[in-house]
Amino acid sequence: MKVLLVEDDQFHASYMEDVLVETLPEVTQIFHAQNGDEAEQEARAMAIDAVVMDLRMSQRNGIEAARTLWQERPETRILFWSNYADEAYLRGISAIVPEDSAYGYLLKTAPRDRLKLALRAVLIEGQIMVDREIHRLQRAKGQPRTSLDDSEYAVLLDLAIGLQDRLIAERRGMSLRTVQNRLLSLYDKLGVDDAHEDLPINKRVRALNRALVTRTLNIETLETAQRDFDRWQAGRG
Amino acid sequence: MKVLLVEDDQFHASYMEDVLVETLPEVTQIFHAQNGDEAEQEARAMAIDAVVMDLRMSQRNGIEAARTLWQERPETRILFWSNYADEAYLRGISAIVPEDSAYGYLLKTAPRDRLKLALRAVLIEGQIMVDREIHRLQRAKGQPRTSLDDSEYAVLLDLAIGLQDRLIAERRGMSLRTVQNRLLSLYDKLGVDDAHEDLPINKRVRALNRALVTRTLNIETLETAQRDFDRWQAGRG
DNA sequence: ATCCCTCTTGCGGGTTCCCGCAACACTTCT
DNA sequence: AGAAGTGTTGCGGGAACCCGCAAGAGGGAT
Repeated sequence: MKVLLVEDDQFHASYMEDVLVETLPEVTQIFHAQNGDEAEQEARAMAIDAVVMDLRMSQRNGIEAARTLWQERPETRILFWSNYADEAYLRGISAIVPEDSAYGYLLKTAPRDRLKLALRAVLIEGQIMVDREIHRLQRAKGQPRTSLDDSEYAVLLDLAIGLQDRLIAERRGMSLRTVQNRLLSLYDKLGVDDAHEDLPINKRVRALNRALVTRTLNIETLETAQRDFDRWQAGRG
Repeated sequence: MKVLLVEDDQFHASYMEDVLVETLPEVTQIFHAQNGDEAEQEARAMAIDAVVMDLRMSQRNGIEAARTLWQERPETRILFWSNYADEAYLRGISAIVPEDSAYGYLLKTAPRDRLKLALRAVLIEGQIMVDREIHRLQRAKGQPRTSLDDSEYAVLLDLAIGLQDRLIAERRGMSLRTVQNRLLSLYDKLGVDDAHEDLPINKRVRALNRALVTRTLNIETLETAQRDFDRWQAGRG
């Protein structure tokens, strides 16, 4: 079995390689990539079907690389391995994982045993596995009261790249007032509170701020949202 | 000589310890801390005067910890050691470094030799040293045309936490119109462009977005800006 | 079918934002 | 001193935003 290890931190990479050879005798070859672009090329060239992927990388991040990989070969098994428990990453992943694909999400701080377990479960057995720790950490961040539904999240992304209500309405096929209703519930769920000692605030900016601080969005999310918008924008005269 | 190593990634910590003992025979003891809070306690308890500090940590980030350390003992020598070349970090550091203090900023990707050099230059010789690589990487990010001056940056922080023009004016002691002038130049420098195919945008949100994407701000900056504001807010009726 | 609940949409108006214009400072150069 | 440049401030108005209110439009449950 061939495994592709996508990781730009050399220490983490060599640790993972260690654990891989120790844990999975099935593995015959380990390929390396430093970023998303290299990962795609390697995977294509070597017909890889098992990947361990860091999420935060310089060029092209793990989620975008994974999307391409899965588009080409949906049966690819991917274990995401990250320092961060951002909801943004989880949401990004679940937005691109195909029907019936095996994947996992593990924190880099996970003990060696749990890493071994996850490697076997995801890469060999084709299971789905998400580190419990992730949800625990998210709770500690003081995250939104209730989680956002898909349409709220979509509007949040549009808000975050600076679109005006009218344009959001057009893009998402809602009326202007409906967009504003979504914004209202966003403000509510993100804890955008006009109160705070009768201090008036700019709700729009505050919403983005809160989304970032609660790790509902992160900077990479903003970048990919922008690219998605540009693509949509390009295909419509 | 006692050195405090503040780093929450065990691989990086042990690598750094390695290099420390190999490079600096002057070092007699190495203490460890996992986050900013521990760092402060250790430094106080052990009368530390040389620190190697990661910037991105869970509890309290490196910059805030450094501020406290330097307040208590301005002669402390600190080498910041980070994965990221965010302008936000650089600006945060130069905002808190005391007159005549020795510090350095090095990327974790720096080769071992450069790390050795920086360790000796900063911790032993008391020099100031900033990795050239940092500026190179920043340029690659498509950063703002010209860099922001201090008053523009202050207004940007206020905007980023969601304050309205009026409140910014009050806090910074400017007139409303002056705040708006600052915003205008911010929009310009951050590349907030109304154009883009005659698509109207929300400039305020867009400014925050651009500041984040160009790494002028990062999420931790938002968090500390909020704390600063709360403190200001507490001390005034 | 009727009632109830949720979601959507239009309307209206109060507020904030964005910014051109013009009047002053204040500095600097000649 | 005079001129020319730069930064600050007030005024005014058009556009965008926020949101209460109320009229539908579906979707279950009884």
